[in-house]
Amino acid sequence: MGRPPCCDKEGVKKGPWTPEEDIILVSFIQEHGPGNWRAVPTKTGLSRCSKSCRLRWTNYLRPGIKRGNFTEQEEKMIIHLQDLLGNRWAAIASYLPQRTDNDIKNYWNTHLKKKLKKMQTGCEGSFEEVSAASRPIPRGQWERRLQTDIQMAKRALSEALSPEKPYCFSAASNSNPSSNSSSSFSSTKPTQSLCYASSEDNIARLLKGWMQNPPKSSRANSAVTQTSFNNFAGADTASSSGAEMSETFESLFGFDHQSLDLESSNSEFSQSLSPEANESKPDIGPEMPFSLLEKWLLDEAGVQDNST
DNA sequence: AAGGAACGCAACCGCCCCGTC
DNA sequence: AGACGGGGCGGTTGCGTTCCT
Repeated sequence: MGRPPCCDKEGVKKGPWTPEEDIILVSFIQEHGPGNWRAVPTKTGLSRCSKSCRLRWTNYLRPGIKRGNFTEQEEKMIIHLQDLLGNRWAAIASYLPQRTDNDIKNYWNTHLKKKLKKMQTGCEGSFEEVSAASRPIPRGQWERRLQTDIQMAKRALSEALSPEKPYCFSAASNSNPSSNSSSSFSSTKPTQSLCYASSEDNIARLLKGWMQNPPKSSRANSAVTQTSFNNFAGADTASSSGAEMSETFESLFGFDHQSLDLESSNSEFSQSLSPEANESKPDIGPEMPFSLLEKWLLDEAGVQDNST
């Protein structure tokens, strides 16, 4: 069959991560940046497989992650996007930069699926998504958009990684429309992962939080650790572009940005909502409401269908 | 208060894609 | 051109927590 699993070696630890492991992983990534996951276990001494390290980072330790309490707006977006994209959680997550694909997937499976089912059977819901869920999907359209999106992201990435560029450039992405595409946002590429609080500060906070909450179980302490990380991540990044981001967010969706508890510097979000604004669509600006954006997409799908 | 059921979520597994040699 | 390895992704599982009886 295929290759043997990467984690079937003896001595590879599985199960919940301990705060100590989190600290080791984070401090390593602080120092070297994410990537080259294969080398992480050997260089850090962690008894974890590379995949586990990557997953832990992307789903849990990465700064800017918002956890729990999905807002109604987020719910709607997920439903919309799931309708349009199917179970492409990474792609969906790229439009909700504060959420991980795993989080969205879990939320879909545990909440939204039931909710929609209930609404469809009971016809009691007020969500227009119920009808949207039964709408034909202009999938080919999205496929092409995603392809373009990905290519743009790759181009931007290669530009950004060129030797003369500074190491940390996610802040620059705010003003650089060419680096905005975020189909691969949930990945651990340097575009979104290298700008966070200083190592000392992060680790200090992490340790502090941990010391204040001595381990009862590894799981419980992971939650403590997570909170610490989210705190520092938010504190360090929100100030830079949070206001700008939330304005865009608000204008895009009519959200009350406060309810979204913006934490990160993910201006890619607003940009990613109009992934091709700078490509082929002249009038799709960052101010465009989602309903209009969707309408445009659907309309254009219809146009293309007609033209083929 | 105790036991069981249901729920939620972190983490694992396995497949696939892509880059490199 | 094909083999190989690393990384990404979606599906699934296992376990801790919460709710219900």
